[in-house]
Amino acid sequence: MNPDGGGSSSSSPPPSTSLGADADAEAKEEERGGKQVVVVLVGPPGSGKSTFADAVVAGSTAGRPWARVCQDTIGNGKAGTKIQCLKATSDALKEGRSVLIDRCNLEREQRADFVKLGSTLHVDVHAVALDLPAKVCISRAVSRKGHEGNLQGGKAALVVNRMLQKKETPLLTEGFSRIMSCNDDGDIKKAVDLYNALGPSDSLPSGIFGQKSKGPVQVGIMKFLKKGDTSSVEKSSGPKITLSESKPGQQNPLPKHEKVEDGITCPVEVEKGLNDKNENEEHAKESDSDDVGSRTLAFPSISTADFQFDLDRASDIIVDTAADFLQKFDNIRLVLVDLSKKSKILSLVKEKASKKSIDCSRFFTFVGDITQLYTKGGLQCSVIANAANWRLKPGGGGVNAAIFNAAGESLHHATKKCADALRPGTSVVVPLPSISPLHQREGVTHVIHVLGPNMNPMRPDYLKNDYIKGSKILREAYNSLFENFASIVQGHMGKQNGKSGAGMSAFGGTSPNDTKMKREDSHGSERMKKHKMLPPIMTAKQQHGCTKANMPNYHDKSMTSSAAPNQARERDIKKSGVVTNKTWGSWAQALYELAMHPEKYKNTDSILETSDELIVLKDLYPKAKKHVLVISRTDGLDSLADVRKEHLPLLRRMHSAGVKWAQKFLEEDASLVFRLGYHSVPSMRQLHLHIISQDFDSTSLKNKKHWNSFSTPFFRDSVDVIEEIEQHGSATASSDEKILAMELRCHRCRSAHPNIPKLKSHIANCKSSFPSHLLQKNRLISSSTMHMDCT
DNA sequence: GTTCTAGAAC
DNA sequence: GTTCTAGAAC
Repeated sequence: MNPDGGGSSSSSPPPSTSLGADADAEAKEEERGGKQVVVVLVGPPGSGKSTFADAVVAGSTAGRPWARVCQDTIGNGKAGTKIQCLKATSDALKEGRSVLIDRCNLEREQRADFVKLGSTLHVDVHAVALDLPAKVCISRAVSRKGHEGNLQGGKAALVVNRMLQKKETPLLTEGFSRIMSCNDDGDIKKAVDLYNALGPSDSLPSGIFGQKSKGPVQVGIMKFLKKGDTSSVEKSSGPKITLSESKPGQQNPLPKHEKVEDGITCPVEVEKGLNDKNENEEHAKESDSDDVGSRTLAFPSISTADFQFDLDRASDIIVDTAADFLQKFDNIRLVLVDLSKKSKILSLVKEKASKKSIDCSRFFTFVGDITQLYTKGGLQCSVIANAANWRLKPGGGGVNAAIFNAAGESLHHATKKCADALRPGTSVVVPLPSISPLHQREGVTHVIHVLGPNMNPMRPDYLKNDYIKGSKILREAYNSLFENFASIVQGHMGKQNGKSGAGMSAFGGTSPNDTKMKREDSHGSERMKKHKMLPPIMTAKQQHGCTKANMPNYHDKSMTSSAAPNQARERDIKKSGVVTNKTWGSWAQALYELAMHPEKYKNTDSILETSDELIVLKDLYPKAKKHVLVISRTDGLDSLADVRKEHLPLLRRMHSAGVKWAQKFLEEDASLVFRLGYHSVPSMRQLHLHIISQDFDSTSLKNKKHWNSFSTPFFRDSVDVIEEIEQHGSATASSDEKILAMELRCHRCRSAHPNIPKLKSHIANCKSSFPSHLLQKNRLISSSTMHMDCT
């Protein structure tokens, strides 16, 4: 087969959306008796797209005709265009061939036209993302010779890095029926084999396969290189066909529930009405048959009703987050509940879940009262979610009032034990006491309060129709809810198996999220653990003995020796789970101790300045030539998560103190550039602002966490924190610790580097300008901005 | 937060 | 054999 065959079609019209074309395509499809497919390859130069496409075209053993449409070659020597590729794709499809789109397609917009074309011509559109480590792509792209697109040598590295920064992971919501992510050569071989073995009338299951991360930046390079990593991903990625299961010339054995109907591969069950009575009864029967109730979460839409979030967007987010979650965890069931049969959110979710072919035995909608699911609806579920208010108080109408009413006073008490307040985008697990009627009657063992975004001007935290922010918060809220639910289920399975952490079987054996589950579990059971994790109570002996320049020492247990940390500890316990849910180890108390008792440390030259409100301290382990901390002395203000509007004057003064010290350092060395900001989730207790020069020239900067805590969104610029609190009353501290495990990228040119030493040698010489967002709003302080007003 | 160290990567 | 990371302990 001509590898560039896709470019050879000539007379067919360019893609259009005329109805005539639709009918024609459908007729042709029927005539052919098969289902064509457009495979959109997604990957930077060097990721192996052409090799992939050639291997599929040349190795097809099952009789499916393929064409490769390659932008590098379609221009016959000149640079090819997307339009040319679209036309060639359209032509090849009309000739009855399936098509591989060999261009980078890293951004959603770049892919959209191909998806649209596929949909117009009624063919499945798949994405195959070649998510290889940046350094692999770079080294291939740099060293290759005679590349079709003439991208090789030194400029290739620059191009690959630049492209990867713009990468948007393909999503089902873009219109792909199937997305496959290949993280190494083994994955790629499997994918090639899969397409090679795809006969003319075969379809592949819909869904997402092998995807590890959704963010625009790949996770740590080293992680990609670990052996065995990909196999665990495969196991958890849902139904799939492997080469060993499919023989050339034979129909692929599709999973039982998969059936090709009207050109859409879809679980049959989803085709049924999900909201009718029969549907409810069917699920009710299922839940009687085993212990599925203990693995079921019933949740209301948390952003609509009183919160007035756009239903269409809300339903997209519910379906997306649920699909992601179900993909990660087997054997768990999610049920979206609403009182009304006419509920718009239920019908939207139902429709979108169906389109995404989500297994409807694991995610479905249910009409009924969330407080009477078992007694009135026959649906067993041990965990229900509450669309809570930020005060976590009963009342207010809607689901919140209904759940508090049905659960009785004990839920209120139990909630108060766990948390005082809830920030939008977060959730808190409350074990429901067995005396609660909701527990006794309905079998509900846990309530998860969750707070989504609010678009209702009459409610707190009104987002003024900022749907960018609102959608982000809503995703966080559902993710938090689902992950907390997973922790509960895992705890339950652990108990069933007679030992803690033994519940993995509930999730289908090994899972790419095993480590995540462990972490989530520890979070979920934090209340229980807290007591165990508390620093030891001090002895008289321990009350003395500060070391190291008379400074509070991170490793000295005496840091726990004053009464204050213990008081605060009680407060932590009271608030655990949400607003102040962090447990501070003994080593994390040093800044707190200093803030409360600076007089004890007055003989050290590490302290640059002390006032009633602030302390300015040289960081004991500076991560750059100049690195100081402005520490608040307010007791109870442990981190960004505790900051509220009333702290704004303090934050502004901390900022000013930081700017003042940056300016002093600039007088000594005008070449420095400073950034002022907070860590989203600090390791050390007591709110502190980092003032750090951007050379990062320090032997104390040793690992990925160090680097990423200053070079990713984990570092929140002081100006942004202040603005956010002015506008919304609190700061959104990204609690996503995955960000700290991301691959190492230069903070100036954003190039990727395989390890810390290599990164360091790069940043020592990188003269690129800083990313544009840092050049705005005085996020950087340098000799050129010195005389500007920085607040 | 750091230190220590096993074991993976090179 | 050396370098580097990541997780446990503190």
